[in-house]
Amino acid sequence: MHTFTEENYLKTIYNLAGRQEGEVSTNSLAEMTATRAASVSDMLKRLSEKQLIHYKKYQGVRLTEEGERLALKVIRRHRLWEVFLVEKLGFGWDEVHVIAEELEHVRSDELVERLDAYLGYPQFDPHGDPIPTPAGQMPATAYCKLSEVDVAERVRIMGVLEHSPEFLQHLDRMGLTLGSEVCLQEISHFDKSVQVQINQEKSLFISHEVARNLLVSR
Amino acid sequence: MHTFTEENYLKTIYNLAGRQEGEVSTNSLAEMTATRAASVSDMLKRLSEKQLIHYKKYQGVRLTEEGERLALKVIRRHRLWEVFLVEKLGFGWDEVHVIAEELEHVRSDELVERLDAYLGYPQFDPHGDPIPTPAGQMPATAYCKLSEVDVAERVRIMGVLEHSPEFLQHLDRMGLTLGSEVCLQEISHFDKSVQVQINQEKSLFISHEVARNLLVSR
DNA sequence: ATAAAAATTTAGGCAGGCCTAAATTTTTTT
DNA sequence: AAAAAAATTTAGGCCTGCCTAAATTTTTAT
Repeated sequence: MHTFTEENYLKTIYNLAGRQEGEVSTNSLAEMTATRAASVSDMLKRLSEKQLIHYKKYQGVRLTEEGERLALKVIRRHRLWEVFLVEKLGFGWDEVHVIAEELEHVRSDELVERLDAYLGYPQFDPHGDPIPTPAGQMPATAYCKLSEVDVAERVRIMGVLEHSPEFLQHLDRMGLTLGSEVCLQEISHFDKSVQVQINQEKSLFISHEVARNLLVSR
Repeated sequence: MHTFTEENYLKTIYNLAGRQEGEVSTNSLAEMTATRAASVSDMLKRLSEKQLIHYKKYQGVRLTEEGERLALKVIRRHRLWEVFLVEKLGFGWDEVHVIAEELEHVRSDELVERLDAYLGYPQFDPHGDPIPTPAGQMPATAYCKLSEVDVAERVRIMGVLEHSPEFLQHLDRMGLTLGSEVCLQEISHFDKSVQVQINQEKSLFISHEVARNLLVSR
């Protein structure tokens, strides 16, 4: 059996691999897991022995099929628990990540499948991230960043790239919620901030920093 | 912060202390935690340094106030999750113990209190065990064993002392559920088994072994 | 192409938790 | 009250995961 820590490394490798080309570096893992590069090296050696990653010294790391299967299992549990926390217990979407980080390591498959059914087989977690299937497939999504949208386009907010409470609370304060319809009115040549109209109503300025962390569908 | 293992020791010490007089022995802890006495000695030293137990070498062990507070917190979480698993996810009462052993270590106080509210502030878990209060008090119950009831007494099944799936499944097969009314008809002088009438209907023979693991109220 | 810088790995250590074997203390027998 | 048995603790080790410091490899800059 694999440990909590191993599960966390696999999940982190999966997430980092998703946002870049090629292999995942030791340093980026150290940063994400809040440890030192030397500790990461230790762990990579162990994960490699367990055939959960492909690892060549100094060359970065990539999940094996088995490693990816495990990573997706953990991510599935994480996202289902987040749905539970928001939908059933009334937590805010900015509060659930930390708690789900613990719940995701409860191993019972039976529990996960019953939870899924109880929640009505949700497709997305409260941040708009797709929930992997029981079979271990990550559903494809075709979102782009709000920062890549052209003037006059009408899009819908579908997710976020940044999950920190600070960012999510900022969105709350601005009245930006998943599902909002956004019509892009203008792009500032000064700071790349965008002016948008929300749900045919109020108009809003959104900083580039925020815009490139908002996922939208056309 | 304390570890999972420490939490498990505290919980186990609490449970063992409850079913006997005086201090809890190293050996009994080793048996309950499925480890060796030497490992228990190690851990007792550490728990003692952290002021969670009173410990004199060779003299057994007792929880400090702080230790008991923590133990009750873990037990509260365990029992609330068991209610969730049975009431919301439809698990059988014989299936939930193992899963709750993992869920009980998720530390968020906010989570526990919201779960409690979501479940409607239950007083007892699916096995009839009382759920400690948020303040850390164990509610008193006045149950006795079915094996201590006299002939012609009419009692109600309120809980179990043994929590193994095997025992609980045995009760299921016999049709004995919490809340059943039991009228004691006869006690065998041969093997101490008892003949009872359930809910004014069918008559049943219950072995002494089963009877002394059933808690009833008069 | 080399030197400097950055990234990564190795070496050596530490704490948590477990183990076996041996030593010690307590309890039970006789 | 001694001797035997049982319970407990200590000693010495192992594995996981982390650390710092030093060595090595790769990348970048000149």
